[in-house]
Amino acid sequence: MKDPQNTVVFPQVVTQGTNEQKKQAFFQVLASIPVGRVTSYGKIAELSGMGRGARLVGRWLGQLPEDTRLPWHRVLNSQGKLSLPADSPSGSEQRARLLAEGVLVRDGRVNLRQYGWP
DNA sequence: CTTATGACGTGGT
DNA sequence: AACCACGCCATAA
Repeated sequence: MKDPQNTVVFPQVVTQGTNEQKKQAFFQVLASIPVGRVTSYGKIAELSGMGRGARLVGRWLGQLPEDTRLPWHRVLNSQGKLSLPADSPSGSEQRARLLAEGVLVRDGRVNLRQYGWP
């Protein structure tokens, strides 16, 4: 996959297939997280046919270009905590973006009961 | 082919 | 709740 910049035509969610297809599915799922909602690495992995590949989701998110339009900031860990260091540039960016779209972030975490997706 | 590496998850202390 | 030890799995070396 070469274009994570929202120009890709997202296919249907796959539950099995080549790694390329899984990666495409990953982009599709990521792109479909609604504004003001959040999900976890594990959930994305599951929905993308990667089973327990939560760490892969994190790895791929980290490889997104800096100017990507995909909502990487809506991905948290299974506890609802932000995984990026709070003091890092990306960490504060994530927090700022979430707050900007109405997601309450308190002590580096979010209430999944309230903002979790799906 | 074998190891190491993660924006992780889970179960046990 | 916080920590830890393992398990996971595509990728890179």
